[in-house]
Amino acid sequence: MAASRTDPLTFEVVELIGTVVARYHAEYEQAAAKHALTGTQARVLALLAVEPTPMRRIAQRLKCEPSNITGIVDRLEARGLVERRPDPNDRRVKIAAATEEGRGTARRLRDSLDFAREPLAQLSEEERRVLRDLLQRMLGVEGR
Amino acid sequence: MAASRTDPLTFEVVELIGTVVARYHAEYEQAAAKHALTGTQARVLALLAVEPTPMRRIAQRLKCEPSNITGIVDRLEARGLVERRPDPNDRRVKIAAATEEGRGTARRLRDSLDFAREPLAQLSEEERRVLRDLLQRMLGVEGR
DNA sequence: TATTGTTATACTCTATAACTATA
DNA sequence: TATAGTTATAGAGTATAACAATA
Repeated sequence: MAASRTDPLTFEVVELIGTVVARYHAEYEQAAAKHALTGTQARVLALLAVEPTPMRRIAQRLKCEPSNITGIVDRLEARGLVERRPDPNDRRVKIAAATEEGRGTARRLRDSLDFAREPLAQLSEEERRVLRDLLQRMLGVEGR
Repeated sequence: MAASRTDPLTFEVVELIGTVVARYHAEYEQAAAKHALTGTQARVLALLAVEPTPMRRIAQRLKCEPSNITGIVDRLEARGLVERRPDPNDRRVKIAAATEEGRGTARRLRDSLDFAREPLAQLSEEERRVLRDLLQRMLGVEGR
């Protein structure tokens, strides 16, 4: 195969992606910590800021067991960032939703994520377009 | 600034990088689990397979507190994958090193990381070269 | 005095299993 | 019976503070 791991070029690209991954995570955790949130709490809050979501659906998004979501939402709820609402159609379901304050925190969190700007600012628009297309092809994403 | 977050193109690239990060992590954890290791344990083992390393240096590489390394190395040592050696130059220092078995596990772990091949195989050599250069520029890495 | 590794402690995230209330 | 959420439990990673051995 052309892109085997022994290929030095492929190896180099994999190393670079590893660096991107490490930097992305470090920045995300750091941004979350600025708002006294863990990475997981920040992820859930960001999710709920977009759209109220049943507990089970949150677990699917995070790819973890549903039982874990209870505690995570508990901690966010204790801080007034999230609330549980009943589902009118199914009384078993609880829908977690960001409060007004939670949406504000989510917005500030997003704003403090510098990863978007700093590194990409070094590329021209044309280069960013090429990067986008390569990443899309690499990930097998349809170019809409 | 040209590459602000409100720029749709930049937003698209950031989303793609987020996808890469998520996929990379999922694959890494999965590969580690195949060898009954956690992600952190796999990371430390991979590190030590390259080079024996003092405890404190491991903490620096992982960007965590040195006290945590004790337990992680304990668990790897209990499974015979790692051993502690004295430092001849400084009797305070303990150097963690992968055992023969540990190096074997690290190698099999690396081999089971398909992330390198699968996605990049979809790009031509020329495209991989362009991707490498863009990532290097983005990360502010000198082109060797 | 300063540094290295460790211990003790507390918190969070994680999976598993059992429970409850609904469906 | 099956499903949604919860509780209980145990293991792992993390930070903080205090400690022993060594520099």
